[in-house]
Amino acid sequence: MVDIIGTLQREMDGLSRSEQRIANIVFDDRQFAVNASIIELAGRAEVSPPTVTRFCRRLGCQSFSEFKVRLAQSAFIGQRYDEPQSNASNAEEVVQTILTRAQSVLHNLNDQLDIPSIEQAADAIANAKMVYAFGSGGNSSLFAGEVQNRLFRLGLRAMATNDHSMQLMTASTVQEGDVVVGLSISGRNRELSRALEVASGYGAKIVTITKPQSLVAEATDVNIPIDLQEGKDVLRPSSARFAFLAAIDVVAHLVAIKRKDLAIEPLRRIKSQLVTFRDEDDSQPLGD
Amino acid sequence: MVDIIGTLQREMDGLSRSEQRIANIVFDDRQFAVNASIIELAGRAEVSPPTVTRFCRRLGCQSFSEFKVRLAQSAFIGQRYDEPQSNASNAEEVVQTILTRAQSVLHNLNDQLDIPSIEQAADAIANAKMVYAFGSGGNSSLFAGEVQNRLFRLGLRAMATNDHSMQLMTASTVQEGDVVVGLSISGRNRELSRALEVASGYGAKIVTITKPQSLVAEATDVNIPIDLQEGKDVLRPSSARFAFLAAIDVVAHLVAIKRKDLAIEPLRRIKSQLVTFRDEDDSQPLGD
DNA sequence: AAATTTATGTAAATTTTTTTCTTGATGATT
DNA sequence: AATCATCAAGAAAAAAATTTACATAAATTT
Repeated sequence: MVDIIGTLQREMDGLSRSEQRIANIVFDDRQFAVNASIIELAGRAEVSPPTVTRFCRRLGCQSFSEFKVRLAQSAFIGQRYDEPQSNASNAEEVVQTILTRAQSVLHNLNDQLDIPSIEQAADAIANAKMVYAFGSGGNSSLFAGEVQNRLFRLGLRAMATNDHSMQLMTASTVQEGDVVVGLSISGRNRELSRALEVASGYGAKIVTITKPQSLVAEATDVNIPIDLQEGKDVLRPSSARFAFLAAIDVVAHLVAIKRKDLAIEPLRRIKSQLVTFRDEDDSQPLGD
Repeated sequence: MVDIIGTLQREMDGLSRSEQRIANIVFDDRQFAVNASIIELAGRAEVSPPTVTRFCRRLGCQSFSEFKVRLAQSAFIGQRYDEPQSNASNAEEVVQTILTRAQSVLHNLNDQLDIPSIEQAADAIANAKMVYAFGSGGNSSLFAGEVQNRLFRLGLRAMATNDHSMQLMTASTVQEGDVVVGLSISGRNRELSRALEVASGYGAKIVTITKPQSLVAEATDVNIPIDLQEGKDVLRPSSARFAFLAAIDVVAHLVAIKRKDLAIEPLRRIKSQLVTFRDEDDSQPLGD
């Protein structure tokens, strides 16, 4: 299943002028594009229907209707992927901006995520004796916490630290078979990189999620690269968080699959504790 | 956004025999149904094309192609919602699944977010003397941390706690003008609800992000309702997190706008500390 | 059992989409 | 600068898909 919007963005340069006009309409108003007939779409793009057909073919679709189906399947609602410099001032606009940006980050991530490194990371973690998650500075400490939160449920021993000194000390105690997960948005966390090197020296496997070619990425056995520019608006919360959380989700989910039989029992136990302790509804997610 | 598969399941009884044959094919082989022409679909169901058209109309679609589009839209999500474990076994599919789900959660959130309550929450927080963020249990404690992480940057005094006893004790110390932010996915956190009531009794304003009509939502001055069902797959990470983080983002961003002049200086200070302490690149998000 | 409603197919009409063919533009080569 | 090749894009025709209108069969009600 290929992501048609991603394909379109990639192919954008190779399109002729008329085809780019069509593409822009598709980007701007997916709602319309999905529901329009070839004639309506052609009309709005001020091109002829055959041009639309050719446009679809160029994107690897066999027909216009196949294109529409694929477009409909790419469930992304983000209206515009280019950063609209936000001068959002009322709540409604802020909601739109934040949600669109979050979706757009996830969308970019889709093209960017490096499958082989994710597989390797999940493999290493699934077989780890102990997993340490290191991250500091608000965002990355949150990620580290999230790694722990995800993994302990799967019956793995996991511990998160956001304290540089603790990271360094912990790194000195690792054993063969342990995995250290290093998290950094910028990749410029010198203390983290030092801790990872120490842990590596003592035989731990180092998995990171960070900016490629960065300091932290260097100190790594497996890096899952994430490279997203943040906008300039200092007031705007950083949306890289969504990307990191999604990446952690993906790895955790893969670990869960790999550990399936090992993971079910701890999950069942956690759940039964929560349910008997709190209330009878068991359709809730694990852990509030 | 209407879920055509859900509609179909509900309407099943009201369908004629021929129409049920069509419905079964749609259920059994969505892949086929989404890509087939009306003639192919009619052929496979052994009915005539007009019967298919009538079938689409009965489901509230204006035409066959509208039906296909709606099916395609729900098919993608549906496949993954229905049988996530069987489907997602390799890394690529897991990536698709997680990202699609996250996006679809954000999409739902867009329809669901209650603007007035967000405005009120942001107002209360922007003018708070002190903000406490309470949440427990992995996910919500992460949210509480996030609230703190967002707000202290804006020059607000903020403190997050995930410890029930601490929440209760803290609640006893609040003063007029303080805001307590309560976070819970399920809304069934009895200890949290008690702590909120205590804090309310001592004059704090209570803001929550939680499921509407829930225990926690009751104990509230302003609730931002979030109500998302989680899938059944216990192995699958809960994607409600994306919704909560987005909601927190929105509120924090609004607070930032409301406090603009007050917020710029703390942000500048944090940034200059980080930059001089760490390195020269100042295009990075605040706090790794 | 007759009358009425409902379901469904056939055939025609309409709409949509694709193919074919032509024109005009652009650019490289002599 | 003239010629040729290539490509983009539309017009018109052809094909395909879809819908409408109508007719008949089946089911249900009276």
